[in-house]
Amino acid sequence: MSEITDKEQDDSSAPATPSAGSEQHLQRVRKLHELIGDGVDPFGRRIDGLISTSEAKSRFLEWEEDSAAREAKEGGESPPEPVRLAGRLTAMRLMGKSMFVDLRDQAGRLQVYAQKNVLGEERFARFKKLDLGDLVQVDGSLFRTRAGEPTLKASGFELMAKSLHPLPEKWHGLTDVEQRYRQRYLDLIVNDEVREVFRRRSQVIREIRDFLATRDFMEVETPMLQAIPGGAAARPFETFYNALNCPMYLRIAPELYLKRLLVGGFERVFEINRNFRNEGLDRRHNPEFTMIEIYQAYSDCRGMMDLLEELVTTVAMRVFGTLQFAWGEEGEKIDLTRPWRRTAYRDLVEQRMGGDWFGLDPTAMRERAVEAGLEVTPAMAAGEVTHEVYEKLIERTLIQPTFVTRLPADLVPLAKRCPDDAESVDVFELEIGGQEIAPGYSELNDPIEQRRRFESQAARAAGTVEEAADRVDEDFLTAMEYGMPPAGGTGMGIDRLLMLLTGAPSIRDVILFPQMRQLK
RNA sequence: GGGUUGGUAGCUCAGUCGGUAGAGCAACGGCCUUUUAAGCCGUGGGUCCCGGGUUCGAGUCCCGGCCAACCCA
Repeated sequence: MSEITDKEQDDSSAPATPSAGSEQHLQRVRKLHELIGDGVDPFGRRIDGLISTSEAKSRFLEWEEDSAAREAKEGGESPPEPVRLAGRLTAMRLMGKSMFVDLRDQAGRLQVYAQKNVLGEERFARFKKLDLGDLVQVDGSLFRTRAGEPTLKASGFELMAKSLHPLPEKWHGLTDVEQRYRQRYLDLIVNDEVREVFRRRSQVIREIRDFLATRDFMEVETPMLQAIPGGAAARPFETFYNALNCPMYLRIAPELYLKRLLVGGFERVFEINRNFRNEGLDRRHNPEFTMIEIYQAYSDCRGMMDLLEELVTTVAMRVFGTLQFAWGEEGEKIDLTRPWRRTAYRDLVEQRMGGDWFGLDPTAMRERAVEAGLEVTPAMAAGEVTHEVYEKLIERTLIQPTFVTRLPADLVPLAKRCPDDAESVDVFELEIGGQEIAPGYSELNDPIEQRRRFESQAARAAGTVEEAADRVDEDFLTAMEYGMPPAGGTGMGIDRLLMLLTGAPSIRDVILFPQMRQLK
């Protein structure tokens, strides 16, 4: 499929890129055929002995130092060793009998200088015919230009891949967000900051793995294709497994499988992978998102708070070298320095709504909530009004890292009760930058209580879109009946964390290929 | 689901009151052997998101639709 014929261009399906069929596209296709006619393979092959642009530069700087020292001692000089590079041409400055081009590879950019008297008439003419965006391999030695820039003087080159479409403009880059997401590869070619964000993302995930590995946590993979999608309250994606003739679901959480592993004797486990939720798309939500879930036997939610604090600060320091992160539009800063604030849900609500809040009858509660600017309906119970207060008035004010602890039991069905208060569960929600980054639990390990909660959840969900997500998972209950150790568990949205650390305003800016509506 | 804004050359953007569609970069041709948003001279390039309507005449006004961003639910 390496040749584009005129017939293929006439294909009436929607063009995959705006330049398809454009004047410049056709010119390049013509050029491609000329190359083939001249016996040149426009889509080269493996080359050995490559080094990166940054390696080439550092070797050159080393050579400069050495040769300065040698010159001082003995006089005379030896030329720098030739190097071989490959990358994409991202700028060309033609000057008649010579030309400068920018070559970009994964490590960075290096200027290449091509001269007619070095390459010879024919090869120089071929070099001039290269287009912006072509992938080339270049041989040569580095030197310093008049302006002082380390530059490769080309002694030879080969075309590695002809680029058939013009690149976006060099100065403004590609700014149209829609095209940036749909054709992320162009965004990556042209926008340095974008490359940087995804490099950071990769480092963050690597450091998380490293951090947990050194603390004896074992990374596992559990099913993403599940017959009973459990572990969270969310609408799943449905699919169908032909061989087993049954409906299947993409997982909404790995939780119930990780807990089976606690039963199985793996006492410290974690999984980093995708969850899928059949919900809307917005600045904070992508239907598939990356989550880390961590479970530690014989720990509890306080153990998880300590672990998360240490995990996030360690990763931030290692990848970004700081614990201060810009946040919001007014130059505010988020400070991740430990220890992080820990405060009870109830205390936050009382601070905002008055110390007598929980003594009020539901009518008085609703009145006070309306005074505070909330919309509440008479049907809302006290707990619902209180949670509305938390979500609308409190959560978004928690900019600095805060563990909100001791949540009302009816909000969180899968956790142990607080030993001193049957109304609250022993859990936390970690809030940073006004949004929830990670919940954590003292995991329920009583199979009888677990069954009761599952069944009441299932009854509540009957007939709703979440029904599938709330079927009772008998196999999981059986596992728990064998004895699951008490444990601390937590789950952190990696995408949300990255938004925070990179200052990205939208989750789409930290996901390489965010979900987009199919073009018609 | 509702509201607001946007969609014009490959890219970034102008386009006045409704009157033959513009610039910079990129492309093509010419000059140019240390440039770096290289420079100079010249040339080509448009389904103005799609479909209707109003009008002598629509990129522009009206209606419907598609896609996106932001805000709200």
